[in-house]
Amino acid sequence: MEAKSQSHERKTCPAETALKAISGRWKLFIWGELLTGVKRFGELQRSLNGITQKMLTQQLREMEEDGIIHREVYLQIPPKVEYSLTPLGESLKPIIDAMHEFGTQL
Amino acid sequence: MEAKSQSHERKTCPAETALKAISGRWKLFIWGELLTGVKRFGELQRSLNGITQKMLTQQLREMEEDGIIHREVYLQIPPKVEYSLTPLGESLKPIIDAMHEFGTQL
DNA sequence: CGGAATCCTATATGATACTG
DNA sequence: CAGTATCATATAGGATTCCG
Repeated sequence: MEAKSQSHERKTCPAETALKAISGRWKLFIWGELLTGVKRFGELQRSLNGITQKMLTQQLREMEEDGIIHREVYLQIPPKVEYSLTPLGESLKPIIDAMHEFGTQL
Repeated sequence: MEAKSQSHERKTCPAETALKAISGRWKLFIWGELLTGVKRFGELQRSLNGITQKMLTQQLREMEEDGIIHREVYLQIPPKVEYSLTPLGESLKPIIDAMHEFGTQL
């Protein structure tokens, strides 16, 4: 169920790849939350009003695959999982700041 | 059929607005084509390999609504319509350039 | 606590035919 | 030439239930 993203072929532009990495109903908000520091799964869910566990898990996994966030699992009962931005994820700041500024003009 | 985008309410972040403005299967490519100058509808369709007339029209209209591109209609037979980037649309360049650079790291 | 699995709806995208 | 209109499919998003 992976490793074959583009099925009907088209030249993939790096800008498009980047765009997809931050596209998604909750990614910008997850990124924003993690920008303020390491967060546990439950904390994120409480902060992101309305998100379901499924969507949170899904968006987090995609961001992890893209190398934007890091997932740290603590093997204990009850489970504890912490999420944080990777250096690459933090490097999105100027881009998202610029988008934020651009967005205010729309 | 408009003027009520977000139906089930959520604070709209400017960055999210900006993101939506450039999200879409063909928008980045349309933007890239127009970056090189004014283009007619047919020229765009030939450049964007595989795009249908419907999708080209749709994406162009959305970009026009967002103020990213300008549509100039020449009332003549046969019809002639030219598309170009607005100053706002050109102001996306640093953002898309940055996304392009970011994307090469993914 | 942090998921996975299943089912369902909404939106985006696409193929095709027609038109002023 | 530059569109519209209609229909079909693909993908994203969400509700709910179950689990180690």
